[in-house]
Amino acid sequence: MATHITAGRGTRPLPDENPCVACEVREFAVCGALDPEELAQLSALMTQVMVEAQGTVLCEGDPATFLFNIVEGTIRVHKLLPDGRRQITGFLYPGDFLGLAVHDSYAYSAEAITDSRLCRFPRDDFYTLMRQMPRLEQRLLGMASNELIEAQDQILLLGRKTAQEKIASFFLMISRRAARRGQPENPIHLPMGRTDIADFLGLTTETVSRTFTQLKTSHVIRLLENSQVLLADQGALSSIAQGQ
Amino acid sequence: MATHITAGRGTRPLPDENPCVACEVREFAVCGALDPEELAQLSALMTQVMVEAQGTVLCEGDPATFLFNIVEGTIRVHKLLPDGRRQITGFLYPGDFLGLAVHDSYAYSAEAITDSRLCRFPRDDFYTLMRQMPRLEQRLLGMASNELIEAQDQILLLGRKTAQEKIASFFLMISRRAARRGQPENPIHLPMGRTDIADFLGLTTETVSRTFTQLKTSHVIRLLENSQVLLADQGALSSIAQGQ
DNA sequence: CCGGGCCGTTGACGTAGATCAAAGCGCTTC
DNA sequence: GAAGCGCTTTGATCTACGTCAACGGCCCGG
Repeated sequence: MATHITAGRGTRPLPDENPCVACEVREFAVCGALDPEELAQLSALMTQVMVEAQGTVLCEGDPATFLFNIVEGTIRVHKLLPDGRRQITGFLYPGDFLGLAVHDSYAYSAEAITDSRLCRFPRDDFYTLMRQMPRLEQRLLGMASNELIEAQDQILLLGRKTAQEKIASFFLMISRRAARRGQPENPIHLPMGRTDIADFLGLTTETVSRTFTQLKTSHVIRLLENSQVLLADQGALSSIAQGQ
Repeated sequence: MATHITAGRGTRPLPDENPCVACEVREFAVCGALDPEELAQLSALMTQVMVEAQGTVLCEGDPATFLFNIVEGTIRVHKLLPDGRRQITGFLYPGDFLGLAVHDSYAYSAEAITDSRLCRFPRDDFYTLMRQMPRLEQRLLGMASNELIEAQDQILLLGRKTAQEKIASFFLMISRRAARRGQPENPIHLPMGRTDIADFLGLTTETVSRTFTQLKTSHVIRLLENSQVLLADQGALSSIAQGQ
């Protein structure tokens, strides 16, 4: 039940230069709001952490001692019911923020799907710094508002969409998010397995698989090698996602 | 598609005294974080608005010109699919905040379930003021984080729980929220109809009704007059909510 | 006191998606 | 290159919940 982090590796003592200055995902992340001086203060708190594929980043119920920023890799966040049913509440990509907690323990678990690199901040120190940096706080509020909107979309999807509509919406979401990070939006890449997709969409692996083949057969998508998916007919995909 | 607000009524020119000082829900709301002077500044922006039962507070797609605070009544927030399928994303009670938007238009609609009174703030002015009041911003971030946690619970519920588990979780949530507002937590009050509950839990009216009678028959709840529900066996309710 | 909506409840039946089961298809390992 | 393992796909069947339909209680106006 403890957090298992491959800490240490990737950690370095910040030489003469602040590593955050050259960070490729900074503009998408919380840190994007800061000036060089503020960035230096923040990076002083930061430890880089590597988590290998299928490794645990944090566990539901553990004391919320750290906040994270994803730099490289894909993370899945989930909640479990006592009997083992799992709901994935989100997939996180570089630039995304992880670790918001209201009480002092995490309300969800997070695991790496691919080998990942994260920036880790002690929660207390981060909040203390935030009080002194209104822009940081504003940025975080903006990101939280965004997540709230996305959560509501997911609630609509889970409560009212059919399997086809869920899968189509999922493809479009992945595509949109890739575009936001400045990556190709059309052949999308799905680093997660069918079971992860199922647990994200409130379906089973079998239904996900069957729906993939339906969309494949109707030439809306094409499955390429390396878990890439070509969205062959984005118009059709959009209409399906919205329920025709 | 426009917002229909029974504005004007209830609006008054703030006499010698600041009405917020005596506000009963202030401690639960964003305003609870402020000192008297800040409160005065905030209340200068504020207009009180009445919305009668079934009236619209705001519409999905409308420009997000206002933020709201619920003072009295119950509000439902929902999203629609083009063919009319509805998902209620939340019920709001006194003290709750409404109107967070990332882009410049609302991503959801909001309607009054009972006659309601709200504090309304012009969005731009509110954000300007927020920049000058770190405590206000902190409070809002705290509330947004809270909502995010609740949204994830709802995602788990919608994606992985059975009808019984959904209904049991719903009762407990309503009870918990009543307690937070300092109201009796046990005979709970359900101002919303069966259809609202169904659209909140991703079910149909019929299934909601049937599940109510199942729980009634197994003596876990009792339906009282005035849409009150007695949680007769909270232990049983909790186990059901978690999947035994 | 009577008639007509509007909810909520109950019943009969249908179906989308779950479950159970097995086969295909890369991987890695030796 | 054979064996083995994990993941995906496909098929057959089952079921929780949706759909369709009818009924009953309650309120409200005449």
